[in-house]
Amino acid sequence: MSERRIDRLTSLLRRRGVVLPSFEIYGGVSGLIDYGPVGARIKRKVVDSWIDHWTSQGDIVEVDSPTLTPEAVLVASGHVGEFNDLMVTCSSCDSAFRADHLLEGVHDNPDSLDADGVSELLTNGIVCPACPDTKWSDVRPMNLMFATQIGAMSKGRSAYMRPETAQGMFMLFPALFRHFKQKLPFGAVQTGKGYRNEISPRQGMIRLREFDMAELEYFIDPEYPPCPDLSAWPNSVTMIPDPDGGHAGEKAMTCAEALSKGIIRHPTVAWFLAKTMDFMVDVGVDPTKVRFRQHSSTEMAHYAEDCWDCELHGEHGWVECVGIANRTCHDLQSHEDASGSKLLRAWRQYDEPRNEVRDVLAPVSAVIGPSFKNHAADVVESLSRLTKLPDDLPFQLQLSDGSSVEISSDMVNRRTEEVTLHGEWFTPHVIEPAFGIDRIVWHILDHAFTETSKEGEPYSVMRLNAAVAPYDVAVLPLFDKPKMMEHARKIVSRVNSIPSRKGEMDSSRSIGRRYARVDEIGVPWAVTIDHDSLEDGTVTIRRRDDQKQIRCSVDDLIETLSKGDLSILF
RNA sequence: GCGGGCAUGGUCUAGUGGUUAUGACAGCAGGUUCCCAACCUGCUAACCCGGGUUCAACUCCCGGUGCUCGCACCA
Repeated sequence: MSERRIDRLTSLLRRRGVVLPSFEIYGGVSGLIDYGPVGARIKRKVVDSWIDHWTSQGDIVEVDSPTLTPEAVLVASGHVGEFNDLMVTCSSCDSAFRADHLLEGVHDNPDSLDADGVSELLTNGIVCPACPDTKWSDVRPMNLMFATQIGAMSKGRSAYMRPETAQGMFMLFPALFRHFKQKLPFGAVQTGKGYRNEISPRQGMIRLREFDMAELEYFIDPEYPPCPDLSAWPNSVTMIPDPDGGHAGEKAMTCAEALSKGIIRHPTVAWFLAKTMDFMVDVGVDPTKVRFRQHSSTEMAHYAEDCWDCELHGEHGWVECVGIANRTCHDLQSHEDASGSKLLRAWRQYDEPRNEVRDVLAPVSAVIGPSFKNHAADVVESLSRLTKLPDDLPFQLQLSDGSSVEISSDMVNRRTEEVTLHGEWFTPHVIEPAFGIDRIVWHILDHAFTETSKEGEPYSVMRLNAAVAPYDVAVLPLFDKPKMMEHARKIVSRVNSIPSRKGEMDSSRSIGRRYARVDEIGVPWAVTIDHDSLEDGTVTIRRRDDQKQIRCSVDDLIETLSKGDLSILF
C-alpha cells in the first residue's frame, strides 16, 4: 500500500476500471485519460444530472455543435489571438516568458508581431526579468489550440478543435431566438469535448488536453436581468470576494446576502451560484469542500463584469471546477462585428410606443445624384446618420471612407420628422456557467473515497451518491448453483428493465469478497439470493454505507427501485 | 520547454552482467465453506523502445519515449 492517499485512490481507479491512462500499451500520453466501464457510467450519470439540472428549468434547452471549428469563428471570439502567444527563452537562465509581456512599452501592439519581429526587437537590449542577461533564443508560438484543416487536400480551410463549447451556442443564437418565440431570457446548454494543447498537463484528471465540458449560455436583457427569489436558498456558502474590492476575506453567507451587499454584482450571477451549489450537492460533492471565489478586477477578462469560480477541495488542493462569468454582450457583439450578421440581436418591445421627433437633412436626390455620381449613395447614407445637424450650410460632410464632401443648401431640405418606435434591437448579454466535468468527477470520487478497516485490514468504500453510482444494485447469488444463478439472472433483468436503472451480477468467489468489490466501486445496494429466496421470493438487501441488511420480497425491491430510493425500506 | 527522479504481471513491489526473474494482492479453474476480502490445490500474467559495450544485458552506457516532481506557462 502506498503512503499517500492520492496514490491509493489512483491505484483503485485503475484497478477497478474507473479512470486509466490512455494508450498505455504505447507508453501513454500525458493529459489524455480513458474512462473504463465503471468510470464511464459514473461520468454519464454526472453529465445526465447536469443536463437535467438545467433543462428542467423550462427556458433552457440542449444543443450540440461540432468540435471542429473554422478559424474565423475563433478569430472573432479572440481565441486565435489569446491562444497563440509567442514564447521566448532566456539563453543564460532558461526561463521562459511570453514575448508580448517582455515587449510591453517597447512596441505599441506586441501581440501583433510575428516571430521574426519579436526576435528583432529582443536584440535591442531587452533584459531578462529573472537574470540580468539580454540574450534570447527560441522564439516560438505557444499553440494552445489543436490546428487542423477542413478539406482533405492542402487547400483546406484552416480550423481548430474547439477550446470551449460556448462558441457553438453563440452560432446558434438565431435558431434559439426563434425557438423561444423571440423572447428573452433563455439559455442553451451543451456538453462535449474541448481541446487545449496544454504545455505541461499535470495532476491527473485536473489538467487534460482533451476534456469534457458542460456549458450554459444564458441570454438576458441587461435592463431586465432575471433573478428568481433567492430566499429559496437559505444555506450559507463559502465565498471569497474580490481581494481588491471592499469585501476582501473569506466569509460564509447566503447568495441573497452577497447580492444585497453588492459582493455579487449581478442578480443572475447570484442565482447561478445558488444553482451551481445545488448541482454539486446532487452529485455527491461534499458541501464543506466547496467555495466560490470572485475574480479580482485584474484577473478578469476585460469584457467581463463579474466572474466567480466554484472551487472544490481535494487531493490537489482547491481546484477551479466551474467558472460563472457575466460575459456581457462581448461574444455576440464580436461575432456581429466579424461576420456582419444582423441576426445576433434581440428585440425589446417598449411598454408604450415612443414618439421621437428629430430634425433631419433630407437629401434632394435630383441634385445629389448628378453631383456625386457613384458616391451619391454614401452621401445619402451619411446624411441620415448625422446626429448633430450643422447650423449653417454649406458644410463638410464626412463619408464612410474618411473623405469629406461639401453639402450646399440646394442639396438638402431641413425638416422635422416624427417617428413612432415600438421597441428596439439590442445585443443580449450572456451569463455563462462553464463546468469542467472531469474535474468534478475527480472530486466526486475523491470525496466519496473512504478508507476504513475491517477485521484489522484496510478496507475501501466509495460512498458515491446513488445518483452517480455506476450500478444501482449488485445482485449476488450466495451459491454458484444453477437454480440460484437462474434466479439472480431474472432479478438483474427485472432491475435492468426499469428505465435508467442498472444492475450487475457477481457470482465469483466468497460473498464477503463480492461485497468488498462492489463497495470499492460505489454500488449502494447489494441484493443477495439464498436458499430462502428460492422458496419464498425474498432477498437480503445490504446497504453499502453501514452494511445493514433487511429482508424483503423481490416484488417490493423492484417496485421501490422503480419509484426511488431503497433506503425507505430500512 | 528546462532540470531532477523513475520505468519489472491488472495493482503494489523484490532483485541480478549468466536465475526457471521475487513476493503479496487481484484474477481464472477445481475443492470446501457460505451473509462480509476464510482455507486448500492448480493456473494465467511482467523486465518501456532502439542502439552500443560484452561470449552473454532486464541489469552497464548512449539515445528515444513515457510517467513523475520542481521551474516556467496555465481563456
